[in-house]
Amino acid sequence: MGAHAVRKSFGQGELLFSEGDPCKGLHIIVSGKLRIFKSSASGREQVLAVEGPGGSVAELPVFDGAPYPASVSAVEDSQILFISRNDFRSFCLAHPEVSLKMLAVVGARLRRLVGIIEELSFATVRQRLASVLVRLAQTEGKRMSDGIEIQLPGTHQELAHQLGTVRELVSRNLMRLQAEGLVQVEARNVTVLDLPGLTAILESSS
Amino acid sequence: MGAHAVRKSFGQGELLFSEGDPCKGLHIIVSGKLRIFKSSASGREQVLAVEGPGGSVAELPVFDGAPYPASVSAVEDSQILFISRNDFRSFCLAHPEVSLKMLAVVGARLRRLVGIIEELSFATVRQRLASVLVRLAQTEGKRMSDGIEIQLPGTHQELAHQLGTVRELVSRNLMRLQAEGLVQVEARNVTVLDLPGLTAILESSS
DNA sequence: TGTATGCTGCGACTAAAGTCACTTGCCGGG
DNA sequence: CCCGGCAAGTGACTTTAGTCGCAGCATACA
Repeated sequence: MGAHAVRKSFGQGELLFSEGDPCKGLHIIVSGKLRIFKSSASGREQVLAVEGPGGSVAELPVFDGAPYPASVSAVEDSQILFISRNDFRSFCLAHPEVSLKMLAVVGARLRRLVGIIEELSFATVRQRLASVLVRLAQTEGKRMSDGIEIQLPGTHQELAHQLGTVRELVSRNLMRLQAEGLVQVEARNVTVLDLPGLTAILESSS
Repeated sequence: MGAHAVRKSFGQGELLFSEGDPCKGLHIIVSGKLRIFKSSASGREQVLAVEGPGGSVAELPVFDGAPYPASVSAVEDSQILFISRNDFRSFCLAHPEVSLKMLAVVGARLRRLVGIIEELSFATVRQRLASVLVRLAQTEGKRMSDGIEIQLPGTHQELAHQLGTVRELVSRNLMRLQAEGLVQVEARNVTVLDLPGLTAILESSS
């Protein structure tokens, strides 16, 4: 299968393609990190997903032929394997189990999107922020004597894009969580002091 | 294939399954209308999609085996064709082109979800409301002497669920559009008087 | 025909989100 | 060593969203 794949390189911040572009093929991440996002007329952004090595991007327009529904840019320098639309389609027809696999991949993405919708429509910025902190603490947090240490995945601005809000609110809400003694903020390093307390925020209805 | 399908009936408002239930199989709509939605702890709802005859529901948990990501209820009395998970999977393996078809279906759903995310995170309630009115006018609107006549797809409450907001805001914003001379509201019948004006709302940044 | 029930229209209020303008601090390059 | 630019903190403000309580009106039904 490697015969039809093309290797491509993208520098940090570079755009692979924009929302609305016609779909050329499937992108598979060899190394680096990609960011799928929507941007609005007024300059705001909403991140839909961040994919790491092994992940793929633009699976779906490959099948329905419609243009890309969102833009993709490289968070870090990245190596990409590119497979043209037709090659991949015939590959799927020849190997039915691959189609099922793709359905699972697309399904996983769909679940994440449903999760985003749920958060956007039911949760406050404060809750969404607490939510990512809890998630980070559970996945890549290092247990320390005074709490769980995590690193923010980027600038406040970038975090705001992921939460679907603006920089100031991220800043303020982080400060507020610190004032409440739930976390300790030092630049991009955050120590979660009270995980149960943070988790409680997710369920508070008011 | 009819051999493995079971016919089921659901009355108006009846729940087919709830978010989190284990997935049993695929549902295909013969007649009626289904509503896929998320509900929050505080009683709010967000509609993800409304499917009519020919549409299907719960395609994706069939493939990844995970529980349903959302709940589904019948908007009207509905006839459903139910196919068990294993039957459908083997059917897909036997007919590879069916898998591709399913990918297209799931892809379309994914696009719609991305659209919902975009609206939730970039648009105000006023804009989202204008958006559905424009969409209705363009698809099922009847051209009258004084404008385009459309019918709201349900109560204000239901419309609010689709927009991801509350009843009062739908009511108020409809009134406001009327006061501005853009539409004429009579119960559930709405006459769009100024389609360009309505469309302009979608793009206003403030 | 009275009565329950569901949909809608307000008004007044609170809270959350977002905007603007500015300051501070840090880091890297000339 | 200074400067420019980016990231972050912050106060004051506006706008939008959401809440509460209740009243008006249909319709449906006993």
